[in-house]
Amino acid sequence: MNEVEQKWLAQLRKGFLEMCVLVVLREQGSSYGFALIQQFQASGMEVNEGTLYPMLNRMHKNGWLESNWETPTDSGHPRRFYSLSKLGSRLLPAMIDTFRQQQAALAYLLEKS
Amino acid sequence: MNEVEQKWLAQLRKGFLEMCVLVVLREQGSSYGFALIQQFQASGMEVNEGTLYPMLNRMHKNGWLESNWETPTDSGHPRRFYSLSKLGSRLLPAMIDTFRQQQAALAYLLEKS
DNA sequence: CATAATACTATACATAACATAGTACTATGT
DNA sequence: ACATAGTACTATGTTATGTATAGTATTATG
Repeated sequence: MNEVEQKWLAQLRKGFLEMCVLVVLREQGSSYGFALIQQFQASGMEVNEGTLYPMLNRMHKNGWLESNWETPTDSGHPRRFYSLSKLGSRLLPAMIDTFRQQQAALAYLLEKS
Repeated sequence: MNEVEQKWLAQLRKGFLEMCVLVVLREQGSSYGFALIQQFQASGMEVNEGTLYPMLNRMHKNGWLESNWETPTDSGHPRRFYSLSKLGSRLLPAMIDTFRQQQAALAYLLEKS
């Protein structure tokens, strides 16, 4: 992937990554930054720290997520766990719906234009 | 659609709309701003002037599009027609491929996370 | 003759992905 | 005992795109 495509991908991911975070948190109940990065990697997306951590902070600040610190019982670095707030739970279905509409519009343009 | 969802949609569209412009221009050979706005509306997307015209200028400036002015023979306002440049033609398949990968990643997260 | 529709230009703003640097603890190998 | 890699988070600045808004100019309609 060359530089132009890379920059375009950065734009395409806007909004999309936030939706992905909400999806994973809804399925799992709660999770934390480092684990999310690894799960995204497993899904075929490379999301690095500089992208995810600021994103989680924003989403929390916007009231989409709740958070609390947890220290592993077997010692280890404290982790900041996030879960969906009421607002986040309401937003996610609307987002998925909007995303599907976008896909449908592209499909229409590909066959009918 | 409330304000929060509206702002999120504005983010989700980043990159996506550029791909849509390239798709339509590839299918049709060439087109101009006003016609594109109407075609997007037909596909279910509302894209207004303030979004599309600056976008076409940027894409032209980036070398993704070629453009030339045409005055309708039966009189009427001159139109600026755009078509794919070589770079645009090379980019589009890569973009569509990337978009499909994104869809696949979301599908994975929805079922496996 | 006024209004709406067609068609484009130009400027300024808000926001998210990304890069980068920094902090701090744990586990592993030698 | 010590260096290295891995885990886990914070903070700041840059860049690019969608959007809003205002302005210009022509044609068609009632």
